[in-house]
Amino acid sequence: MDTKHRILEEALTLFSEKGYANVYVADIAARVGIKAPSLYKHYKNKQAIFDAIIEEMKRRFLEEANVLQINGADVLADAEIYKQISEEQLIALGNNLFLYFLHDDYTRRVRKMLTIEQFRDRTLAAAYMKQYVDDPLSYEGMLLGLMVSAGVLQAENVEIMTLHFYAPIYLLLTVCDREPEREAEALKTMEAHIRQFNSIYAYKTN
Amino acid sequence: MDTKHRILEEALTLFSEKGYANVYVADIAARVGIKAPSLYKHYKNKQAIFDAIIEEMKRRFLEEANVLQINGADVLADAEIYKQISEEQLIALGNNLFLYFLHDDYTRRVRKMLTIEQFRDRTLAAAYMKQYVDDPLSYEGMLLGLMVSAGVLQAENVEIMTLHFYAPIYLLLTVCDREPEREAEALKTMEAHIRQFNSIYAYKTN
DNA sequence: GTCTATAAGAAGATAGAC
DNA sequence: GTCTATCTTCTTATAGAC
Repeated sequence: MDTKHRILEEALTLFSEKGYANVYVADIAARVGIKAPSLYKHYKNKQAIFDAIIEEMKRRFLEEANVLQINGADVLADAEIYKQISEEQLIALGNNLFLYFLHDDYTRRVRKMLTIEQFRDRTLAAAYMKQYVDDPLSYEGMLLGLMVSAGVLQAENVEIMTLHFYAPIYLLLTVCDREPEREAEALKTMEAHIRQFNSIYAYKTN
Repeated sequence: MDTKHRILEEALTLFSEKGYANVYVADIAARVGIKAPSLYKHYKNKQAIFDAIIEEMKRRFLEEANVLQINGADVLADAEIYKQISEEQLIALGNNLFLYFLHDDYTRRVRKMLTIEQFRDRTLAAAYMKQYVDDPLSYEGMLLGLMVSAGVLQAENVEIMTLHFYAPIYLLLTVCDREPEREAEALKTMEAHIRQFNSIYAYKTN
C-alpha cells in the first residue's frame, strides 16, 4: 500500500481509539514508519487527514448502500425464495448484520471514530445515524416486508416490526463495541431475541 | 451555588459538547466568570475537575438505582395495581423513561460526555453500559415481570420481552441525542412501538 | 520523499501582588 | 479567592539539507 493511504489507515485506527484531539501527528507518522514532517508531503495538515478519512467513509458507505439496494432488487425478483424462509435463516439474517458491523475492521473503526467525534460536527452525527440506524432499518424493512408479502410473516405495522427486529441488534452492537468480552453473551441474547421475534411475527394459519 | 460546584457544572456542559481534550481550562473559567488561574484554587488541575464530575456522577447514579429499587420493592408489595394496567399506562411507562433520559439536563450531559470519552477509559464505558443498558433492562424487566405475574402480560421469556420493550427506546434515545429535531418523530414511533408491543404481549384469554 | 533542526503558537500550570 | 504576568511543555507546522 502506498504511504498516502497507509497514513489514512493508521490515523483512522488511532482516531477510533483516542479521538482526533488526543492523537498527535507524530503518533500517526510513527505507526507508518516515518517522521512527522514527512507526513506533510502527503497531506497539507492534520485536519486534511481527518477530512480524507471522512471522504473515503462517505464513498464506502454510498457504495455499500448501492450494493444492498441492488441485492434488494435482485431479491425482489426472486420473492419466491422468501416463502421458504425458516427461523434458522432469520437468525442468520440478524447474526450476519450484527457480526458484519461488529467484526468488519473498517466499519468498526469508523463507527468508533464517529461516536467520539459526532458532537463536534453535526454532519458526522447525521452520517452515523444514516449508516447505523436509518439505512439498516430501511434495508431490513425491505427484507421483512418481502417476507410479509410472501406470507411468511404477518404484522400490523411493518415499520414497527422492523424496529422490533433491529433495535435489539443495535443495542447489542453498542454493548459489544464498549465491552467486547460480552460478545458471546450478546450472541446468545441475539438468538433468543430472534426466536421470540419469529414466534411473534410468524404467519399463523387460523 | 459556590464557585467550586459551578466549575463542575460548567465543565460538564463543555465536556459534553466538545469532549475533554477540546475544552480549555480558560473556557471553563470564563463561563464561571473568573480567570483560569483562579480555578486552580478550587481544583489541583484540569484532570481533577473531570475526576470530580465522574465521582458526582457515580454518586448520583447509585442514588438513582437505590430509589428505583425502593420504588420497585414498594410496587412489589402493591402488585395488585398491575392487574389494572392499560395500554395508555404502558405508553406512559415508555415515555417517562425516554423523556427523563432525554430531557433531564444532568443525565443528558453526562451521557453525551461518556459517549465521547468512553473509549479512552474502560471504566467510563462500563458506567455508560450500566446506566443506559443494564440497569434500565433490569428495572423495566422487574416491572414487566410484575405485569406477567399479575396476568396482564404473557411471554415465553421475560428477559427478551424486556429487550423488545427497551431496545427501541434506547435506539430512539441515541437518535434524539444526535438529532434533537427528530424528537417529535421519535415520540410517534415510540407510541406505535408500545401499542404493537402491547398487542403482542397482552394476555390473551383463550 | 525523508530527514534534522527549529519556529510558532497553544494550553496547562505557577508565582506573587492584592 | 481573584488577578496579571510568566513559565513550561507540548504540538503543529515549516525550512532546508540529502
